[in-house]
Amino acid sequence: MKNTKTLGEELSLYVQAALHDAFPEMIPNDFEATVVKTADSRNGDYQCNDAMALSKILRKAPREIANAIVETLEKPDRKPEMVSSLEIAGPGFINFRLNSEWIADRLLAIEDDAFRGVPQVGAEKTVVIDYSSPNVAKPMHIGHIRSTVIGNALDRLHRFCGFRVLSDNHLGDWGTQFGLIILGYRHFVDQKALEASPVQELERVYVESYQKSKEDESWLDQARKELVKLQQGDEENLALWKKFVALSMGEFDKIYERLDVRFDLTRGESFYNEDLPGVLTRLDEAGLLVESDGAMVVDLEAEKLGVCIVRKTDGGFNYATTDLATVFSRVREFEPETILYVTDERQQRHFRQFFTVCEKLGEGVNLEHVWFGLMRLPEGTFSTRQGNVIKLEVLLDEAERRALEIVQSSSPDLPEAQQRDVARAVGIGALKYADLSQNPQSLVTFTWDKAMALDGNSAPYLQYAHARIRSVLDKHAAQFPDDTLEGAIPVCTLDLEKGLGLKVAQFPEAVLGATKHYRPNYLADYLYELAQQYSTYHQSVPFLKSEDGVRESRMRLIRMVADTLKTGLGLLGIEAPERI
RNA sequence: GCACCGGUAGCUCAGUUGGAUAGAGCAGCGGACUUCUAAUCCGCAGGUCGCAGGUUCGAACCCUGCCCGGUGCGCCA
Repeated sequence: MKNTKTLGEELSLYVQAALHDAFPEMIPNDFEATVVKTADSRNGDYQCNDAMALSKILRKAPREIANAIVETLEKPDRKPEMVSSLEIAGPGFINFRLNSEWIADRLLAIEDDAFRGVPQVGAEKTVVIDYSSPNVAKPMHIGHIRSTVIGNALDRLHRFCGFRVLSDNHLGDWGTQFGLIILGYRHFVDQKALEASPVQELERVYVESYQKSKEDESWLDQARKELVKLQQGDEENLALWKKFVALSMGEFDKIYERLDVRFDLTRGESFYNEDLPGVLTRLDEAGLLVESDGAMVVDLEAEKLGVCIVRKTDGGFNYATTDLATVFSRVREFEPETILYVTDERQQRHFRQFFTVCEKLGEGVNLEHVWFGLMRLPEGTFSTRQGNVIKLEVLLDEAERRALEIVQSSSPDLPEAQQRDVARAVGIGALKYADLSQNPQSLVTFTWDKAMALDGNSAPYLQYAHARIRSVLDKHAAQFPDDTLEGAIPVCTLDLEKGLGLKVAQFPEAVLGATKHYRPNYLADYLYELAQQYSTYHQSVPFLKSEDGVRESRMRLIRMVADTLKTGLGLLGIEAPERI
């Protein structure tokens, strides 16, 4: 597709030109006209509110300015082809109605484009996305789902906008917990349990060892010694550690497969182990390293961020050091424009700290912390030690089980294998959508019913709309084998059709907005509105029984709706089965 | 104490950074399947956008203060 602008951007350019024509030399250089979608279709399709803002600068009444813009745009040789009518309303709003034929043309162009009209704003740019990042030797639980699902959606969105994306699963595989785990493992691991459910057993060992360390000082001492041995490369401990990592990865991979999540890189904290002393050297050379209470820190008091500890009193490094080393490594190896970190809100301060340190060091990379609200249970926060965590595996099982019940009752004719496939797509989709359809920053109180909503604004609603269209298309192909859709123009005759066509043409704006603001819910909202508009349309007009000509046009339009739904759901990591 | 986030319909939440009469879903009430998938659609009802000031043509959105909830604030990640 040659034209890589959204509809709003195109209209903005026309207004910008008209402004300079109507008021030569009077428009400030940095002023950019903006045309946005209307909230209410009674006010047209798009609107420009600049006349009010310019009123002071130009010392003219807003309506006068709006008039001048409209008059310029209505000159016969100047009228944009995409606009069918212009109208001034209220204090000086300019309302645009788009031309139906032009929308139809735009739809054809979108259909021809591999990216469905989405401007490739990320071309030539690299972004590293750091997400999911579970801890080794602990099972993934519902607290991990947001980072995984939101991170994965951002991953897919960025790729679709042309970015070169490197997704990296920054595993917690080198913390101080390994001293306790190794010691615990030696004393009370149950080999049978380990075989049956490795991570669960490792976690049990960890919790027991942790408890013991609380009561028994010498136990804690021994754990510290095991940790030091590990860090110094002791063969036996290293072998145990490798075993723990491998066992954990095996279980993580099962989850990732079910969630259809893939990483380009899986580099845990241990990957950067050897770089840690170098981080200190570099900080020292930059004059940023100071000693404080026996620890080495970077003083960020001036930024009101306290101090950032990079070496503990005992000489060990901590997460800030590792995170710095990770940035250096990524910048050196991949030269990213941006690194995205998708974690919960509790780490905001930590990220602001080490982002500031990177800035002081002159790392030329844009660091973004995409944080999301904490997930909690109705009775309060959950924690491993309280034993009230819901394991991700259990959650996924339950989602599929609930979906299967519905599929069996509403599609009893489907073969069982297909019922299972559909249930998987619907169940997992519902789960993902529950997270992706809301503002990531809102706090989430987990309930089974909410996480797995199957009606209303939910993934199954979108999947249902998509499957319905596919079903109509199949019936059409069977009943009218001679119809060729390729020659047909998508109709935009009825209001419903024009609205639907316009909505499809706005897909790029939705994708860009979601990507730019790191807000997958912008895309989810868009898809929901699209599906809603389609459902209304579906209810109101006949497809297969409509007259020749109209029929093909309608089929062409709804096929585009189906394709848009499928692509959009795909960007959220949600499947769109042909039948549900 | 300081910092960040949240407070919008009975419940769960949107509201793309200042635009027109604040929107959905669920729950409630009333309608629509002999017809392309009723996991659907149409309609009704439901609001002091936490409170009080301020900024301006215009504020749920920006500023100030306060109330309530969450989270964080040196050697965990």
